[in-house]
Parts: sequence; structure tokens; C-alpha cells
Amino acid sequence: MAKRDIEGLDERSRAVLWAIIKSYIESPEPVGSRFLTRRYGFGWSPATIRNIMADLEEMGYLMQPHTSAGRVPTDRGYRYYVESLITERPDEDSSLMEELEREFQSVADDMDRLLGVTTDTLSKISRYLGLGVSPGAEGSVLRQVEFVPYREDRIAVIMVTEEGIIRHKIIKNDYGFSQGDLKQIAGYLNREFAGHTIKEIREHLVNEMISEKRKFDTLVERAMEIYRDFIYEYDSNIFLSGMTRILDLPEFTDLRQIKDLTRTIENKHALVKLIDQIMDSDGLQVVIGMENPVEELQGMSVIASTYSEGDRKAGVIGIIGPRRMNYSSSISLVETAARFLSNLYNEGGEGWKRGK
Amino acid sequence: MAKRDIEGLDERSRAVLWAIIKSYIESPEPVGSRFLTRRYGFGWSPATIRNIMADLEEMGYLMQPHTSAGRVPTDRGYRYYVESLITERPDEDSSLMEELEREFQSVADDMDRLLGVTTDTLSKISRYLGLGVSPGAEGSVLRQVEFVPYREDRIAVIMVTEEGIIRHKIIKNDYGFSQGDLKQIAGYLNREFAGHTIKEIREHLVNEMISEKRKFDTLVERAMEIYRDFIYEYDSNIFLSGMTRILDLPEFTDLRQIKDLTRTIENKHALVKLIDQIMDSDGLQVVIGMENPVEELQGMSVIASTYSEGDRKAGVIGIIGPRRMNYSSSISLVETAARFLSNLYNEGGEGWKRGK
DNA sequence: ATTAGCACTCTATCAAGGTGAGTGCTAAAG
DNA sequence: CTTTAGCACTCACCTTGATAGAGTGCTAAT
Repeated sequence: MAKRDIEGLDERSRAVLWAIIKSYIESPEPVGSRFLTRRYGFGWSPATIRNIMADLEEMGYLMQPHTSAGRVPTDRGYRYYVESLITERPDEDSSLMEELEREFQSVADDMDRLLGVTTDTLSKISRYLGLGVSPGAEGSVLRQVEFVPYREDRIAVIMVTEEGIIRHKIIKNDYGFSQGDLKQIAGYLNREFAGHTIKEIREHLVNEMISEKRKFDTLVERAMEIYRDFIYEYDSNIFLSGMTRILDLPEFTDLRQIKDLTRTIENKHALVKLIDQIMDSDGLQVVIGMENPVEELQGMSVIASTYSEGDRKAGVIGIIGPRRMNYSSSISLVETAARFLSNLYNEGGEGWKRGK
Repeated sequence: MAKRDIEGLDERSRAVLWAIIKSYIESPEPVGSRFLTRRYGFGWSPATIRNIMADLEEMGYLMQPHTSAGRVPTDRGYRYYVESLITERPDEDSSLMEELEREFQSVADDMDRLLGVTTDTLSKISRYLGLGVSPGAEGSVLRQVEFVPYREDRIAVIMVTEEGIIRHKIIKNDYGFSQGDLKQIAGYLNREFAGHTIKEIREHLVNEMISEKRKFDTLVERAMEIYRDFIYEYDSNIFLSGMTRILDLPEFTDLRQIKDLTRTIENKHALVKLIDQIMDSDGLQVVIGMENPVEELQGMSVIASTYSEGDRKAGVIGIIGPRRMNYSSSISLVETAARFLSNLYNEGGEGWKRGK
């Protein structure tokens, strides 16, 4: 049995675990005792390493794909690595920052587009899958809503949020509102609701409908109805980018996995559980393998962070990659990207400051 | 040598070719002479069939994967099949029509969303990849443009086309236009350009800029500038749907192919050549294998059709599948979908008629 | 013109055997 | 008590060879 103190592993075990994970991250092949001595030249013989590895396996940090293969890190191993073994954590990733600044120049200010580009860039630099989520109903604050009459009997409802997200929908003008009516309605809604989150507005509208149903005159009542129909569809946009990149990784040789992943990407809706979990905690989170609430992603790891507007969590930006992904550099990439997005909201140049 | 008349193949060759393709469509395995006699019980022995097949191969309709395998259709074989051998062509696909009608109820009238749903549905029913392209600059007619002031120094430019497409962009309000200015500008643009295609407007704006640069007062001039910046980004939306479905086909066992296809789907831009080709011809087109101008799709076939608004071709709807796809049913599906979309434009119920 | 017969070709599959990397255990050395 | 050398063992992987099966082309007979 190896020495181990209460808090974790002894120095030797840590060194061996670190070396195994490091090596496995570079190339996904089970690593054996001889290989370790050759490569990292600890002071110990393969036999000693074997003993240590046996202990690590017993403790659940390693596993063998089959009896006579080398060891491979388990989720728990990665977890320990992430928590305790990563040393070099570059504070900021300058190449990403440069790239983002450059992209930012060209993309103007539509938040959805900006988030899309950030996700692409993150994927491009990390060589993994990029994940971006725009603010949802809780995070988005209504800035302005506008009604544009359209064709004979339609209205285009257009909404802009503080975060710079535009959503629109075409709705039937069943009540035959005139242009003037629409203007009045929009004015009312803006006066009443601007500055509130979409979620608050939704709740308000529901209460309104139930408790004070007859209190307002019909124009307003019907306006609310229309707006309610519209606002109920408001939802986050989910961006995923870089599928082709990830298929080039050596572990994606299995059809099964590829199909699962493709399905997940096509049906982004499947990701809500994961996104919720990330939104539940502040800042950066690492989700390794089986820890992932989304079954199809349990063969992978996720590094993601919330970005925020002021003290309100807005959305999520992150990376999805294989379990053996390069955690330290990916973590710094995601941190940088999240900071970039938060900055845009909170201080960002050229009048981007919130008016509130 | 088999008999062949000038126009094509003799009766027997046609029968054999038909049977081979039919069988290969059902399951992608080289089909041999004995199998054919068993299955289709022509009056001839395997040896006779072999002679016929040898002739067909010489003429380029069939090929052998290797010397002692059965035959497989070539692109030319499929082409002949599509042109001359398909008999059953159901005029309308009722299940698709029903599904589309049902979806249509729930999706309201945003053209992009509608096209997306149609593409999904087409994929779902055909079990191949669905392709949808919304009207581009030539096909889209400006209905209305609106400027919504936003934050201190931004303007959200919002445009609605006759086809029911909404596009928006946030632009800097460098000139400090007031709400009144914006209204005036929008009024001017709408008066001047509504009813013209985006392409025409673009060209007009360019000419304007060059030849009559100083003719207008500055307000209008600057408005045009802003609008030009916006309108230059107008482009078709390309929808692709059903990737996971197509991965279930037995031929997609090759990583190489999967990667190519994934790349194509992620970078939809690669499809422009194909889309242009389809837009160049009226109505339905079948593109088989190597005929495809997009290299990554040369292992597949495409059945696609333009849909139209009046006599103007608007966009494209279609199916991408393996070369051995079920041409007859797919053709009828695509025809139905195209008709559905055209109808929505041209006569469709509930006031969908164009105001023009 | 058709077909039966036959030799031939090629793929797919399976079993057998060898190789090499890696292990666990034990006993000796430090 | 810790470390290490030695050794037997396991297992994945590769190569090889043998076999079966499907299909072909050619030729000669019908």
C-alpha cells in the first residue's frame, strides 16, 4: 500500500498520476510502467511504478482497458488532475484575445452574431467543439419593442434587449390594429416593461391575465395578448461550432460515438440540462465524462463558464472536447472568452455601457 | 453484343438494368446474375443475364467493384434510370402534404422559419438530408424597412421582404440621427425602393453613389449610406437538416465520407455552386454523383427544385441522399414540397396573396 | 440465340500461431 | 520496511493459411 495522507495522495503518486495524464492527453494510448520510466525518468524502476499504479487504480484514479494493457485515467483521475495537479495556468490567452478583438471589429454589435463568432473562434483555437449560449429569459432585459405593420393583416413584432439581441416574429393582426394603434401599444409596453427581464415580464403578463383581466381597456388587453404570444417563444440561442475539427481526433474512430455527437449537435435542445448546470454556478466549471447530465456527452468533457452583465449571469461560453482534453490551456481559453464577453457588456468601449 | 437501337437499350437490357438498380436501391450490395434470376425470374438463365450485364457494363451503365463481384450501377446507369426507367411517379405525396399542412398551422408566417420546418419535414419523410434555401438578393422584394433607435448611439435596421423574411442588423448612429430623422429616412427609402428586388436596390445604390453623389441633401445621402451597408449583407439562408438520419444508412461506414459530409454541412457556403446550378434551371433537377459541382457531394445524389413566387424563382428545396437513393419517391416528395412553398406565396389562404 | 458446364478469381471469414507490451507476484537486495 | 529484479502470465494485435461462397467469362452444346 502506498502512503497516503488524509487530504490526498503522497508526492510520488501525484507525480505518477500527473505523468500518466499528461502523456495520455498527448496521445490516447494506455500508458505502461516501462514507458513512464523511459520518458519521465523518475528515480524509480518500472516495478515501483507498477506498485504505485496499482494503488492508484485501487483508489479509482486509473483503470486498465484490459488486463495486460497500460493504465488510462478515470473521470476521477482527471478530476484530481484538474483540481490539484494543474500548475501552469496562463492567466490570459493572448492569441485568443487578439483574434477576438479582430473579429469584433468586423462583426458590429448584434449580440447573437457576436456570440456566434466567439464560439467559432474558441473552437478554432482550441481545436475542440465550441459552445455558446445567449442570454435566456432570465438574463435578458427588454430594451424596446416595436410593431411594424406588414402586408394587409400581419404585424412584425420586433424586440431588442439590453444585451443587443434582436428577436422578431410575424403575428396575425386579427384585431385590425391601425398603425396608430400599434404605435400606442408599443409605447405602452415600452413604458411599462422596458428595463425588466423577459422572465419578469412573462410572469407579470400571466398575473395580469388572471387577476386583473377586465381592468384594462380592450386595446391594451389585446396588445398584451399579442405580446404574450410573442414573448413566450423567447429563448436562448445555442451555438455549436467545430464538429469537423473534433472528428479529426484519434478517438473518434467509432461510428457509434460520432452518431451520438451528431445527434446532440443537431438537436441542440438536448443540451439544456448541461447548460442549466453551468448557469447554476458562477464562473468556470469543468464537467468530466460521466459527471455530464447529458448522456450523449458522457464520453466527453466540458469546460464552460458563465459570462455576465453586471452581476447578472447572462449566458454561457465554453468548449466541449474529449475527456483527455488539454485542460489547462482550454481552461484559460474559456476564461479569456468569458472575460471578453463580460467586458463587452460592462465597460466595453464606445458607449456600450448600460444606460441603467 | 446486345441489340441496341439508336435511342437506347433494347427491351431486355432495360429490364435487367431496371432490376439491378431496383435491387441496389433496396440494399447496397453488388447484384449478380443468379440473384437476379431468382428474384425477378425473367425467362432467362443466369448466363444470358451475364451476357446482358457484360454489354451494359461495356456501355457504361454498370460496373464491378472487383472482378468476381456482382454489378453496381454507375452514375450513367442511374441517369438512364431516372430519365427512362422510372414508371411509378405518384403525382403528389399526400403524407408529406398532410404533415406540411399540420406544421404550417403551428409555425405562423416567418418565411425563414417556415422553410426550416419544410426542410426538416422533407428530411424526416425521405429519411435523407433536407436542403432548403431562402430567396436571395435577386428573389427578394423589399416590403418595408424600419429604423429603431437603440441605446445611445445605435440603430437597429430592420427589413421585411414580400416573401416574409425579416433581417436585422445593429449599426452605429455616427451621425446622431434623431428619432424624427430616422422616421423620415425610412419613409424615403420605403417610398423609393419598396417593390424592388434587393438586387435592384443594391445596383441602384451603387449607381447613385457614383453618378449623383452630390445631388441629394446630406440626410438622404447618409441614409443611403447606412442602408447600403446593411443591404450588402443580405443573403440567402441555407437550411440543412437530418444529418443523423443519413448516418444510419449502411453506406456510411467510411469515416472519410462522414467527415466530408460533416464539413459540407458545417460550411454551408460550400453549397453555392450546387444551389446556383439548381437555380439556373426551372423546376426539378436530379444531380447524380459526379455531376455535382460540389466535390464533397460527388458521392451522393441531389434532388432539388426551385420554388417560385409568381414567375420569379425564389429559392430551392430538395433532398440530398446516397446515389442509390429512392429516386421515384424522392422526386415526388420534392415536387410536393416545392409546390407547397410556391402555393404559400402565390395563392395561399388567409390573405397570403401578394399585394402587388 | 440461348444455356449448361466449368475453371477461375476474388472477398470474407475464421482459426492458429507468433509477437510484444504490460501486468502481478515473489523473493532478494538495500 | 522499501525497492527492485526476475519471471510467468495475459491479452490485443498482426500475419498467415485454409476454406467457403458468390460471381464471372468462356466454350461447347442445344
